Amino acid sequence: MTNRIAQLRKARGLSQAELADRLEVTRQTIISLENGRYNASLLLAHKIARFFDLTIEEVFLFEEDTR
Amino acid sequence: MTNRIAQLRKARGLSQAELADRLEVTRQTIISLENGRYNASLLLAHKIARFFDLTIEEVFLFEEDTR
DNA sequence: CCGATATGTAAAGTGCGCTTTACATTTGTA
DNA sequence: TACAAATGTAAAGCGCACTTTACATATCGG
Repeated sequence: MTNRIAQLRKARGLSQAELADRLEVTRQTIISLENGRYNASLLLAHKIARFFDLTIEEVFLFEEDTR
Repeated sequence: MTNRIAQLRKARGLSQAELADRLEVTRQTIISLENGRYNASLLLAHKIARFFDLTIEEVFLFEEDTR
């Protein structure tokens, strides 16, 4: 699983700290998600998707077995 | 957060045990999700949505502040 | 060069998602 | 009514999602 959080955040001209504030999570959470340390919870994934006006599937990329 | 897992499962004529097998989780996990004991992880939510050929947002209902 | 802003790492603590095992209750049907 | 299948409850254990605090490194404008 990868995600487009860093890309979407930069496109909005936001720092990690600003995004963290807007999402009501810590900066550590944003860093960890952007750097792939762990996956978001379903609720946080939803909150992030709504913030960027996208669906969860548009922000979080679930690479499928393409076989 | 609520979800339509029980409804979708019954529409497919599956028991909880059968669905659990197909999703490669335990029956307890299905029971807990259907009865709202806790939320699915993002990965499991994705797996469930794919199983039913729906998006995460179609299976898991995030009631928004509609104000 | 210097200070501010942004990004990163480290590490410990808490609660939840999921498992495992075991047993109880409900429901359908012969 | 009796048995089987389906659903539910209980409880302990593990790892991950997220927090908190502190410090390190990089980048950049004045």
